[in-house]
Amino acid sequence: MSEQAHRRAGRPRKAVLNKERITEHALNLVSTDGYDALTMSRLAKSLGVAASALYNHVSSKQDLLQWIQELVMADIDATVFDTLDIEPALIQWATSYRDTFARHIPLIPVIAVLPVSDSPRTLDMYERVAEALRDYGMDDGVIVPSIVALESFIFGSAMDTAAPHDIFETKDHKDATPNFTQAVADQRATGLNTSDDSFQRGLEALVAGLLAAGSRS
Amino acid sequence: MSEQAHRRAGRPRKAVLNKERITEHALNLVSTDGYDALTMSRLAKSLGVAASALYNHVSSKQDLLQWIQELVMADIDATVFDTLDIEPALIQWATSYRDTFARHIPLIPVIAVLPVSDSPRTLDMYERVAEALRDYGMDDGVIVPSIVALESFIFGSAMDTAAPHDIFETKDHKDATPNFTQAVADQRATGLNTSDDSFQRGLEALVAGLLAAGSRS
DNA sequence: ACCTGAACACCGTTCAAGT
DNA sequence: ACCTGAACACCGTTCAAGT
Repeated sequence: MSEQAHRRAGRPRKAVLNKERITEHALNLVSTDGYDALTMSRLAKSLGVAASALYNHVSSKQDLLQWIQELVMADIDATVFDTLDIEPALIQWATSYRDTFARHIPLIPVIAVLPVSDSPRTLDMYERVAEALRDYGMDDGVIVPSIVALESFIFGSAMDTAAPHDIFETKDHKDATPNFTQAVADQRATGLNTSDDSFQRGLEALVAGLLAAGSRS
Repeated sequence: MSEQAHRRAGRPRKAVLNKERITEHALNLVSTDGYDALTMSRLAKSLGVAASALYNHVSSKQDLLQWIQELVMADIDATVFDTLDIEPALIQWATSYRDTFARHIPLIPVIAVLPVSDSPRTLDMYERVAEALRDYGMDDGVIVPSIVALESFIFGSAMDTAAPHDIFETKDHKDATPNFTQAVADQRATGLNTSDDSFQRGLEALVAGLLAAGSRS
């Protein structure tokens, strides 16, 4: 039976290689073994194919990461702008955004440079945020800078998530850094996770400040 | 003449390999050809030595990046806390911090995970910021989260610097994203650099908000 | 103590050859 | 049209052998 005949009969070939299946396997690899495990050859092996075969469908690893990014964007909840006031909506959206990329830190350098027109989901998200800010009454020229500022904080906070919990341990420099050493001890005494606490405090400050500074007088 | 005799005579060997010289050459390589050019073999060639020789002085490339990070930290101006009020001081310091790492983006993932005790200059910087916040009257347990929030915003903003200027071009999706497309046009009409404008607006909002929320009632 | 040269275990990517 | 296998041009790192 020829290849053509198979297709006419509606019978799928054993191992179809396409964007969907490649991305799915890549994401699976990442979620089980992390981004270090995402190599073209490991991905190929997971798909039961030679590494070179991947290049019939994806033009580069960078391209593959963009496919993954687009999939990951689906995890971000931008519907909150339809139901909540601007301030809690921004906070919920940003939190969802940060939590998502905390699980996909290596995608951050990708997304930071990717034109939005290459990512429909990102573009759609921006539209919702822009619409909400405009409806709120934010000055036109200030909407994009406000979104970019929020994103910068979100990406930086997602990266901070990777820091070891004892990163601020001053060890044998305590004498030279009394104020900071004390501040570290006081923060620890609150029992709060440093990354989460920092994100929450910073986000509230940033959102309140951007909304106050950007609204029409 | 033996090696010992040379040393006794105070005559240096032709190519001394040490931390200082390695870091200097690495930084030189980076500033002329960028971080992509910083490979162990290229660095070795620049030093007139075999790549394997480097491993007598540095234990890994990660280690080398930490050396570079420590040198780069010297560019950040933390003396402003001695002369300015807390708000302008924080803004000047953060701007200096962001501008420095905009030139050293690949160091950001390094610094984000590096324990402060491994970087004397970073620790010293934290001490100055912590002292200034404490003198201002910020609540003890909130000083570290405030610093971390600022740093997250700084790192994210430094990364945003690498974005292409037309990253927000909506192209053939303009109909589906009217609000965002308009916002992009309005921002462009201001004539301001998007990254710089976003950083400045965000920084002012963040600093004001953190100071307001963190001060003793 | 410190350097060389060869080798190792990988990368991402290309390409002629097959079906 | 799409896959294989070999090859290419790199990586960072190790290690026996030299001085």
